[in-house]
Amino acid sequence: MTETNEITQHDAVEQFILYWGDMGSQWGVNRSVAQIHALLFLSREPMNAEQISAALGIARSNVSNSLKELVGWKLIRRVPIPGDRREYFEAETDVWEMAMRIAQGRKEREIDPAAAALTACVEKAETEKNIDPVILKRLLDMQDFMATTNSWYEQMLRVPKPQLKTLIKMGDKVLSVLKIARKGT
Amino acid sequence: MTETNEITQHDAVEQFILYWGDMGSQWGVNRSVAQIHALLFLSREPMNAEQISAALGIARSNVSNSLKELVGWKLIRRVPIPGDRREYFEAETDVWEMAMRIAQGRKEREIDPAAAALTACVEKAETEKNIDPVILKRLLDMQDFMATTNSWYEQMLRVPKPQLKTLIKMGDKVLSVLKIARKGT
DNA sequence: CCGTTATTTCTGTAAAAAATGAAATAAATA
DNA sequence: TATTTATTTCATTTTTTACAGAAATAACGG
Repeated sequence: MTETNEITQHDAVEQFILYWGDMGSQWGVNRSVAQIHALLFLSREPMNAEQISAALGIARSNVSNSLKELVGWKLIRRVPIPGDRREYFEAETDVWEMAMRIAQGRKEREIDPAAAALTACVEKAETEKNIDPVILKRLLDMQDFMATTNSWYEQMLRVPKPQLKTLIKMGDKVLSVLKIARKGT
Repeated sequence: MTETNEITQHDAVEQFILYWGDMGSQWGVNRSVAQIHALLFLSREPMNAEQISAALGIARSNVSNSLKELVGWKLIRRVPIPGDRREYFEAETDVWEMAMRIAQGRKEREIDPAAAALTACVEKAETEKNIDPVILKRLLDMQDFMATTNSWYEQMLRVPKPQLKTLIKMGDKVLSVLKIARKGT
């Protein structure tokens, strides 16, 4: 009694899933994960693992692991369906929210560890007596850059979405409003 | 007569190269490429392929290909050394410039193709007669998001570095200056 | 508890990516 | 033009990652 979800009937949906899966590879996300995300992003109803497996033709176990990863990124969430003990999942469909979750995930997984590693290097460099000052400066510059952008990011995270959108939509106009000169003004 | 570059003597440098290489993997950049970049980033003198190969213990051919990739990203450039017919390379050492080059590269390789694919899907969806309006809306939302952020990015690229730094350093203070309310204000 | 159904973990295999060493090409000089 | 030296290309091996299918575990309903 596995209800079929007519979503995969649409050509456009199928194409989107294919493209998205492939894009994922370029991005460092594996195809299964990206495809499942694409499917759930477009599905109007939550889906269970069995349905996803059938819709995409990928192994049930693979679906299970991929779902776990997507949950880890907070791009999908479990939704309980009354009277059904299977687990259903739905995707975050607000694209801004989605982007922020991805940014957050990448920061945690990629940026933060890099920053930590860098700190360790700087510490080591500072204890080395005959360290070349040029080298030390470059490490410090990099560290400073990371600290600055990290702090910027933290602040942006705290900005409510509507204001953030306004800001983005203003683009480089903020410069003139702030009386910061920009090229060709 | 391959002059040794004493740079790899420093423990801190070696550690940085190792960390950076490993970070690269997480990032979707292969280890060789990341290590070479790290090495050149810290080296005060330009280096040739032979020296790099020796310093990192990786195959000469691998160095050649990796250098080509780094040049493609504009993270390093060839520098002619008078009286030496070998090719020498040096890295961009301004971290802001470096970040912008990486951003530009990722946009071209990851974002732009995604946007194109998305456009194709939207077009297909719009021609399908019985397309679910919810699905179409989600595709359009995504497309709109991409267009917005893309335009923002283009504008930011045109902002001269010093102003950009100012802007980043201001962080969420721009909101108050622009009279856009923010949480806790 | 026992049988049933859902989910996860584990193990092997297939596919993809990275890296090497050798061969080929190109560039320079003598 | 022949010879040396630098660089690139190519075929092969190694390493890593993705995936499937089976087995194990867990969750529930009778």
